[in-house]
Amino acid sequence: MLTERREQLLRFIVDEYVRSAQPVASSAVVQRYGLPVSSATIRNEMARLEDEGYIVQPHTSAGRVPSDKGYRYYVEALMRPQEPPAAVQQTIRHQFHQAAGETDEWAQLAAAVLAARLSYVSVVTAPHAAQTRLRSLQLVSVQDFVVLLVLVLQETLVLQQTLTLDRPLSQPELATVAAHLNSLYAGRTVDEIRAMQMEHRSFEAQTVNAALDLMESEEAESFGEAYLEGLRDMLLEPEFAQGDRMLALMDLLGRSNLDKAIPLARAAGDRQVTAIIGSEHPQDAMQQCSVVISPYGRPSGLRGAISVVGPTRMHYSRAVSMVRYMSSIMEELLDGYFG
Amino acid sequence: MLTERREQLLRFIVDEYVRSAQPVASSAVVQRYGLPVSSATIRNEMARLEDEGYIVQPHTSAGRVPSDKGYRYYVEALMRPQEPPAAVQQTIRHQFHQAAGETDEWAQLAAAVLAARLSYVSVVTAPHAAQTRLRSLQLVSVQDFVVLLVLVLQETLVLQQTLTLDRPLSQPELATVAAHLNSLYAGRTVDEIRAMQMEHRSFEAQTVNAALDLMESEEAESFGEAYLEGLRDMLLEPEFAQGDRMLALMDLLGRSNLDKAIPLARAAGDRQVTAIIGSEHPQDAMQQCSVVISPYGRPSGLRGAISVVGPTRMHYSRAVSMVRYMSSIMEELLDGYFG
DNA sequence: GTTAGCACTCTCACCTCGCGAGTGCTAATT
DNA sequence: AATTAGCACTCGCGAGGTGAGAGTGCTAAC
Repeated sequence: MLTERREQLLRFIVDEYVRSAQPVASSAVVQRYGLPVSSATIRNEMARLEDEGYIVQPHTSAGRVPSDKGYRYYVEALMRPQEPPAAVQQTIRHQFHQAAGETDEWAQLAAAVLAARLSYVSVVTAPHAAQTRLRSLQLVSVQDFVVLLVLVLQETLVLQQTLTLDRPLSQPELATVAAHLNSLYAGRTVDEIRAMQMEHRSFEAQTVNAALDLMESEEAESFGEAYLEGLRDMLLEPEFAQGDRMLALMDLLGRSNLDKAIPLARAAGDRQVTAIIGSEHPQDAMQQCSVVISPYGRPSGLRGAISVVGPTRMHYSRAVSMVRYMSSIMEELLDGYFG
Repeated sequence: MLTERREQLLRFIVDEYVRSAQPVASSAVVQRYGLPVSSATIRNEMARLEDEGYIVQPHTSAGRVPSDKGYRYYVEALMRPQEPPAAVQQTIRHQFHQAAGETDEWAQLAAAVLAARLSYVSVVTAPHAAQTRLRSLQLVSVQDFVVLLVLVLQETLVLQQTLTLDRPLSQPELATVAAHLNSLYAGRTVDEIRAMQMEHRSFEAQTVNAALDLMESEEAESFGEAYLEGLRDMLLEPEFAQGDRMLALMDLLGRSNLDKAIPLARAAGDRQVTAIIGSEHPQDAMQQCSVVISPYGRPSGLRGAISVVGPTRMHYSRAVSMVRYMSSIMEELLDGYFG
């Protein structure tokens, strides 16, 4: 446990370092925060904080920089994230009001808003249901031997695929097939459909199989489409000024290993906003970064994750409060449309 | 017009510089290409080429580097792009065969293949029709007061939007409405639908208006969804090693001004693969880059563009031949499905 | 417990200098 | 007239050196 004064000091150091990106010197703290003690006193206290591992010195003649342990303490005990100001809330709500269309759009918008407000990378996954349920399907003739299968799943998700026919079918014929299949399968899950499915080699069977494949591959995803925004702004942060740092970051956030960089699956468990700070992250390459992540949704229904990736020198309280707020917005929207 | 020998020399210089990214010295040319003359002769010739603006010296004691004019001459008169080898064609065809689903997927795959083969950034726009035509629409009940409108347009394009109702409607009721609207409007363009539309305040009118809005905003796009791949590989090229170069490039290729960076609209006119080299590009920020771009599709129907963005020090013959080949693949696919 | 004073350390920006690469020119050669 | 050997010249680049400045830890006095 830290003394009151040392807590204060740690808070100042974190705040100041987040602000300036420069190691903070004893005299700088005294000046900027108008403390009633001398820099020598601060130096003594800093030495103690360093002994206990909360701050480190990049080199002998430099100021102090918070360690991951220091940030952790700050996040746990020192910061007080507050709701975004009313004006900001208003603006954001307005933005969402305009794009009342579609769940994927909400996620993309949430990512854009987060990135714009924080200037870090944000990743938001679209709402995704653990179990897919067919709402309806439609068959649309494209050409003599080509048909477009359109699937609407439970939660507004629309999938499509073209099918190739053995013999031409007219649109009315297709409509009949679709109507029949809808009457049989609408409202059912993959398992239910598979159980009911009769074995015969017809166009109907082909359609059902294609539909099942689509639904299954959708279920196999552990989360919905992920939207990433703000990479550009984040690259302006001084920690990524060198080319190789940039590259490392881009690799990390490249489509293929986004889920490694951001433990989206993990977040689905906890209900709270969580911070993963530097070396706490399992991925080596992420140890210069912190992640603030929150799940959203209802355990039973549509769920997703909202996250922010920034340098460890992150403005944690702002990040946490914004992530928390966006998460509440997404839940409101979901409740409104699917409550 | 250049003498035979100077053409040869220019070709060597371009090839060598593309390969090594280093200014090429007179002696290097003699050695590597086993010329029967001395480096002094080459130096004389180089001086002439420099006088005429085909090559430049970064500084006094360095070798020569092709100028944009030099690249232009190379592209125009010296290189001989050949079809990709049969084995490569086979592989690529195979990849497309597997993903026989959907036009957007073709475009994304084409971008991925191009980027992987060339290690430059590739941008491919999905096939897009100048005029949209409704194929069918569907209304799916989501909740008491929420309905999902699904639009299938002429060319396999599926759009969706949620509508909010004044009073609850059951799925059968919705189906009736949809059937009625389909019988009226299926196969028609925006203008035709607008002309036919009766003025009354009903759910039908609301649906038609939403559909028209969606179709119009789709028509307003000058090209389909653009898929960008290979940014990471391109950032490994030495010209982008510095952080600021990277940033400039990323800004350029950021979603918002992709169409400025890559004159996609322009390409729709020409039928051929076109190269835009460095300073030929109107955008200042693109002057370190070259673009190889080709339209694809049929003038009347679905069209798109395939492009590669690389450093001016680009392997032009490979780029041109790959872009040309991918363009032919896309056209084949389109003809196959929509011919 | 606090603080003034001071010696100490380390980084950073700046400079210099020599090396190596590559050229252009000149004069000799074919 | 074209080619070439020889050579002086230019310039970038990295290695080393230096001084200023920043910030600390320590000591001794308060």
